[in-house]
Amino acid sequence: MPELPEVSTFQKYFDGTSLHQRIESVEVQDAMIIRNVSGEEFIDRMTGRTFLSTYRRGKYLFARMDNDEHLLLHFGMTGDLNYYSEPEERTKYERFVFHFDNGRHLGFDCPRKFAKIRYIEDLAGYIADIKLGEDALVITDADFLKQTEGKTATIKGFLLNQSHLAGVGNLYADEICYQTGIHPASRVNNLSETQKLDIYGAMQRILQEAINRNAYYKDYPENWFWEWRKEGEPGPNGEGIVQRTKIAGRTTYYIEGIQELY
DNA sequence: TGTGATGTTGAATG
DNA sequence: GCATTCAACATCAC
Repeated sequence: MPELPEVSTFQKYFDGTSLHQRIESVEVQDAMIIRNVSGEEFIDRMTGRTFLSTYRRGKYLFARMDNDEHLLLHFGMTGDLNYYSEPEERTKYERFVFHFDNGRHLGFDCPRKFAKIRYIEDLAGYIADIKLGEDALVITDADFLKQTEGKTATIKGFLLNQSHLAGVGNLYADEICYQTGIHPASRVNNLSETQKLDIYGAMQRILQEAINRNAYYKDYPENWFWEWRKEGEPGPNGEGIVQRTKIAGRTTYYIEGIQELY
């Protein structure tokens, strides 16, 4: 699930459920996804804390605590949040859970364990360390253009690189290319400034529209990727043929005859 | 039952 | 040093 719009939805969920409650205890079922401290240390440091606010940058969600340190939640491919009251509401792949002093629980569910949880003492330092780019919805058109300078990668690879700009994942990258009529394997250095600005505009519009629908695909316009990514079939409005290939190491769909290669 | 999966990383290569 | 590519990561669902 989690690209920028999905993580934005997780943020709303977290804000709406888990702030301003003291963590009475922490249970770790599987410490593998906790990356920089042991399960025991995680329990130790989180117990007694209260979440005060959140900050999202790309697909990274940081929860600020009452000691001004942060918990990083990165959802990987299959991370999910589950706030509940009754034990039977636990999800099958809950990896750890915060038990709040109001009797509620916030579970972190992740079947495939690609999620990354970190205890962060220095937020700015961490973001600098991993060279996390500006959020895709926050970056200005001028900075977006600046990021493209000197790049020879495919446009899809560029959009997926989280240090150029943060938040675009595989599905939305395909959608951005589709809606701008540009072949995802086009080289960044072959695109005109107008085309780059087109991509920038489509990116922000698509991400924002997705957020407005809470990243719930069934509410997306019917010509969006969740409908059109079907290999060998005609594209939306019966135009072109949907192709499936691999670009920048990721499965990629595009529509032959609609998206031009530069 | 083998294959692929909405993400990131580090090693290898140019 | 920089940009890019790609296999590896752990596991489940189809």
